[in-house]
Amino acid sequence: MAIRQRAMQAQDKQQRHDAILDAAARLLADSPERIASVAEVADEAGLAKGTVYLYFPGKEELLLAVHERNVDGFFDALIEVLERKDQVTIADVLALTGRHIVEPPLFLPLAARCFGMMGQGVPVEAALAFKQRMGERLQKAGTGIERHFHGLNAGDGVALLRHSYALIIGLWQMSPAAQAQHPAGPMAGPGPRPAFDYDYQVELDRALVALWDGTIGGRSRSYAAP
Amino acid sequence: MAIRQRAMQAQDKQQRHDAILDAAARLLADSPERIASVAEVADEAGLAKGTVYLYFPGKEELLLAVHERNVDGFFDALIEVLERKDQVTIADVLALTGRHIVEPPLFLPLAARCFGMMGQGVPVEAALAFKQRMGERLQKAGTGIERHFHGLNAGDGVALLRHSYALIIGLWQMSPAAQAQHPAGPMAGPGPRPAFDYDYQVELDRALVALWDGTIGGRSRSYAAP
Amino acid sequence: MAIRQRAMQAQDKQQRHDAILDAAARLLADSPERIASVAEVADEAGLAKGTVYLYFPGKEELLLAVHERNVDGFFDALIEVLERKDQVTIADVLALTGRHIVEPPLFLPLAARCFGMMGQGVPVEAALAFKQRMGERLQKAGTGIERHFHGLNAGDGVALLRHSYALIIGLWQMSPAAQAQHPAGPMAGPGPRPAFDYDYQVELDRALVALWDGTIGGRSRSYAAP
Amino acid sequence: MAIRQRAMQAQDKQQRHDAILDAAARLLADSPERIASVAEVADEAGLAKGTVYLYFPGKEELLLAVHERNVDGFFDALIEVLERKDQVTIADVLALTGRHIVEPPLFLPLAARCFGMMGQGVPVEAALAFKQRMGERLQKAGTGIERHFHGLNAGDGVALLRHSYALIIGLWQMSPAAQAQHPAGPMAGPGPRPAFDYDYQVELDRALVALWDGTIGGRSRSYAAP
DNA sequence: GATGAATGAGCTTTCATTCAT
DNA sequence: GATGAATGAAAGCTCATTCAT
Repeated sequence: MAIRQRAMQAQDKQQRHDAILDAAARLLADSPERIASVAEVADEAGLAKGTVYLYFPGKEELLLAVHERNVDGFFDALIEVLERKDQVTIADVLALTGRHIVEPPLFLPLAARCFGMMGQGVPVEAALAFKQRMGERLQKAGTGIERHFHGLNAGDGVALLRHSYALIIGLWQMSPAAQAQHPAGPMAGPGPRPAFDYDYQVELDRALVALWDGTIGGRSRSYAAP
Repeated sequence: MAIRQRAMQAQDKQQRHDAILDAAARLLADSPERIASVAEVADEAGLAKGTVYLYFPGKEELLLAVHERNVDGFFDALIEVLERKDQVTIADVLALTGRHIVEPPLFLPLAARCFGMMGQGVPVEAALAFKQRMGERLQKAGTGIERHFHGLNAGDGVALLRHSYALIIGLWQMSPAAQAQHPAGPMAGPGPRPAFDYDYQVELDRALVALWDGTIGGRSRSYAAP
Repeated sequence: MAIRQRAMQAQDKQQRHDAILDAAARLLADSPERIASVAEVADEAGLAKGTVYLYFPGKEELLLAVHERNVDGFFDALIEVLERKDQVTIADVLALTGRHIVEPPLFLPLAARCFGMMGQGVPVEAALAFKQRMGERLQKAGTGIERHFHGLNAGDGVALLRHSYALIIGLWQMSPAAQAQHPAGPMAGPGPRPAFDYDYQVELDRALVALWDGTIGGRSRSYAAP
Repeated sequence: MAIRQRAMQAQDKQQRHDAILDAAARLLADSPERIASVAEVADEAGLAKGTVYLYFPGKEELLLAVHERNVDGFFDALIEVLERKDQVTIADVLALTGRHIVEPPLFLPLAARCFGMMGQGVPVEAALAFKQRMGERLQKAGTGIERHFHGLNAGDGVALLRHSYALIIGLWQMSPAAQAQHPAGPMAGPGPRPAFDYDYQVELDRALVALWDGTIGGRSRSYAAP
């Protein structure tokens, strides 16, 4: 209905593949409370429903692909920093987390949804393949972490990243930000709800610092200086 | 096929309410990979579908109620220990976590689902009410934590519990245990997937210790001895 | 949207069950060239789509049920005649065939479709169950045939009926009547097509007489006289 | 991945046309329970999807063409025998039937499907053209039959062949062989289903003999000897 | 002539919820 | 209070066919 050209070259195909991912991402970001239908995604991309299925085996795989792209962005940046800088500190990691995970409106809602899907809808194969690929990135970044933060044994870097990621996701799910917005705004309602009404970013930083501190500092105290 | 009577006393009502929760819990525990339909729950409880709606406003609220009962169990135990014992240690908390959260087959899958639902299906009102009630319990337990682990400022106990809970849920969602089981078993497939293939309980203990260590120990070192 | 009452009694349910069958039959008879969607059937019955699924496990089973009702009508009549009359002749059988199979506009198109479905869409269980039930009727009628037409060995009656049925269906499928009607009428087109352009009823009678003649007459010659 | 060249000579075209038919035939024979998609046929032929449409107006016509080739093979053989031999007997016809129709795994499933299609999918024009061509062959073979089996009036030969064909197809559709195979095998299930569980080849021979006997023998008794 | 990317109509089925009985 | 028949929106996916390249 709308598309300009046929994607005949491999490069065009990649472009279209990405265009579909973009469309899905846009829709997800625009209304995080619902999950767009394939028809909507196709429409947003200016394509027909069937075309989406030329580029992705199914809907779940499409969502997973959007998520994977997000995660890749974070890991690429993290690995890049770990390789480029002489000294990487917790502050650096927090900064990366903020820029790539917390700030983009899409990352966290989608991550939560993807974890939810893993348990039900996603074809096992797709889930395993995803974890496989993520695992490799995690491995690489984890090794880099171990180089920068002394006192970690082999495998501790990966574990620390894993724990951090779990904390990021878990904390977000509990946060008010994860809530579908009330028409009257998120703060509507009678009284204060102190125990759950926190600022996600602030809280996350506290928790991550504690986790890293407990993992690294408790053993070597060496992360702040050589 | 069990009840089929009218519940006219308040006490009968409570009983039936609980019977529905029990039925839902049983179904959820029996097949954690899928989410039972209302018809199934009613059937399992020996009631008609419509009856469920006399006791719960909707399906999501029913699930949330099951979850809340689970969470209550944990908090009741935690608060009880905090009040009864002179010295509560991390080990005590880990033990409670294992007994009430990790071991029951129902808790974690349901918790994950509930968090997922919060973002989409649950009426905002129900979600807020749930968080309100949880917040109160959290508050109470958090204050108890602050009494036992010195060096915590006001609010730190609640935050620590919150972070712990986030870690528990997040780590579980990433774990192989959360995965729908492959016919050939979860370990089937060509190569090792070390970065994601971990034992949940072991990993969780490590992460929690690090988190508590980083929160408490880094400040006062006092949690292990008076 | 349209229905009067709820079917609460078993008897009401049977009625509604039949009403759906009727609706499907009507649709099938009205336009034999296409196969109505479940939505259309429901609409024709004045019910919602979902309601159809309360009475039939699926679409194929619904069609099969319509067909079975048709076949039942024929067999019931045949068995009744075989039991009531002293002398049953081929002419009687042909008359029954005409009245129950050839004349109703629905029978043959549906039968053809059902045989087609057996090879692809129908759940094997449903197909077997159908054949089981038909087999019993066939058995009973076949035994009756053997009583009336001497010289048949045990099993020959069933076989003869089977062959007859095959002839009825096969001949119909080849006949012009099975053709979707051309806008300009079935006879449109340039020249005569003598080899396929025959009158189904006449042709069928000839073929059945030959078949029965060859089966019975060749052995006993006794069917024509006491 | 076989051809991929341009076919510019009439001869090349015929070759490619046949290659497509071959591919379709192979696919149909390999899995008679399902009907291959155009994409699969093209793939099997080593061509692109669009190319199939250069040689056939549509999918139905393609299937019909495969079927027609099959039928042609039978009629060619029959006509050849009728012209070559001095004496053709029923046994000869049965032998031809077995060799060309019953034994090839493709013939009967496809024939059944084509008859099914006639009633729904095939463009009327294609169906009529097919019948026209078949009619000519039938005419020729029918006349030959009349020469060999005395006592047949003009037109009886064609009718007999038509009836035979109807019997062949109809009986096959009812037979267990037409059934999609149950995982546990076609004979799985509790009890016997005697009325439908027969051997197709044996049954067909009986029925054909009876039909021919009733058509020919009943009039002249002359088919076995001059 | 050949290709294969794009199309989009079409269909079954599920299930939370309602409400007549 | 309890029942369960009825509802109907919602959505993913296939595949024959077209047509730009």
